[in-house]
Amino acid sequence: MPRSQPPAAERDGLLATRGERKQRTREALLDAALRLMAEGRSFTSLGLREITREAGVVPTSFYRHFRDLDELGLALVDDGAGTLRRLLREARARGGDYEDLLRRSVAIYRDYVREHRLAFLFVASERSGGSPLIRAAIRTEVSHFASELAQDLRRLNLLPHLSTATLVMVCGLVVDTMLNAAGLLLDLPESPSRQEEELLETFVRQLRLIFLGAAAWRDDQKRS
Amino acid sequence: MPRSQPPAAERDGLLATRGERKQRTREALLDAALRLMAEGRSFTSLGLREITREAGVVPTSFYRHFRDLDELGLALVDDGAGTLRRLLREARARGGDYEDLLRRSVAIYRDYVREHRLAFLFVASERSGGSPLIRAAIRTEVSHFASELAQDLRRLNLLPHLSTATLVMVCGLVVDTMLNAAGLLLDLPESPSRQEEELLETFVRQLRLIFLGAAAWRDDQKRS
DNA sequence: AGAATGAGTCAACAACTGTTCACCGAAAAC
DNA sequence: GTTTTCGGTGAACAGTTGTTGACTCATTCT
Repeated sequence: MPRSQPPAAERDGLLATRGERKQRTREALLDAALRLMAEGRSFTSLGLREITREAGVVPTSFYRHFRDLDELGLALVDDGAGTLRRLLREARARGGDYEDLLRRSVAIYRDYVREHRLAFLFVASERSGGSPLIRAAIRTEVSHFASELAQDLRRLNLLPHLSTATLVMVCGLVVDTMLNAAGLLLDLPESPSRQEEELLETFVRQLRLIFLGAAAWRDDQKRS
Repeated sequence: MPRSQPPAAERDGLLATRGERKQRTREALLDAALRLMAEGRSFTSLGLREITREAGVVPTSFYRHFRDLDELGLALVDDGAGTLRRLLREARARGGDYEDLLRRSVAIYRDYVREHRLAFLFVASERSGGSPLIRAAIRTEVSHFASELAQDLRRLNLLPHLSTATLVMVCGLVVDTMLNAAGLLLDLPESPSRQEEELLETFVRQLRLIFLGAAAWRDDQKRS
């Protein structure tokens, strides 16, 4: 018997160095987990065997890459955080007035969420559910993301009258609204639709409301 | 052998009519599911046997109350929705200016979330994770809640210059922010703490920002 | 009184779970 | 060219899972 089944790492393309192949099956495991979650399951409901099966690998192989499922989950958080960071980098620094900026940013965001469906699905749905460990890790990353967004707004000289603390608070609200919208978007069919338009319109209006509030904000206010 | 173990319905208090006892074990099952989720698990990760074990009932008893786990999940959504409705009823119609109203409402909300820990835990964490069926049901209820809140604001004559559609949009944002805050609150130890104070302060500021934006909103605006 | 109902029980089922251990064989290190 | 490393394998383990069907026996209905 020459070979019962080729390992996942060899499936596409020719062989490579050992480390590369290891990383490829590692990614196969991460991807398998995300794919399973895309069928309407939460991370804590995934089983080790299930994941390895989906990845096309024998169960025991799992331990060559992760101590347990939590470790795999944290790796997913890292990947998701990277995806968020790239979003910020791609959407950065475009001209136009507030309204145009907003609409275009939302359009960019919509495309980005579609393109990285699985990553957003993971972040948006494990952000407040399931494993406390993973939840905490996600919240740390999301709050970093909010801070970076705040720095960006500073650099663009938007809302210059706000203190840093307030700006971060505003960005926290913006990011929550973004992730919430991502969760709603992901429940729609992939193709554009009437519902999606409405959803995005509400999203734009909510962001506009937030920035309107931020513009009216006075850091020393205690009265209406 | 007289009796191996008394059923959960008899555990506390004396016996009652049959229907009452049935409902009591039904609630034992619902409660058991919530308690298990409180240990850092998502709903989709719960097993039927696990739930019945926690409820102090034999596995087969489950089928006397629910066809499957989804049905139990939907029952949990109903309960959670009821809890939300009661919140609105309790927090209704108090005087004072905007700022006081806001701070007091947040304090009421904090107490309410603490008092109904498990219900909020379920709603806040399954709102965007796990089973699509349950997620959809929760979103329907949450959006109803937002509409009721909008009606309340109308009745109190707050933000009278906004169209109904806009008011609902604003309330949607408020409710999302509330549930998000609930999720964060529930991750803290039950007793008051420094962190909790900060979290609530941010929560107040975010709501203030939203209402500030709502006050500045003009329904026909297209320019900044 | 007697019959019907139905919530809860018990035993059994095939299927699946996470983890262990020894083993293979190609790539890497010497 | 020999040895070491190590990612992937296969068999086996004790436990758990969802679901079935036949069985109690107190409450309810007649």
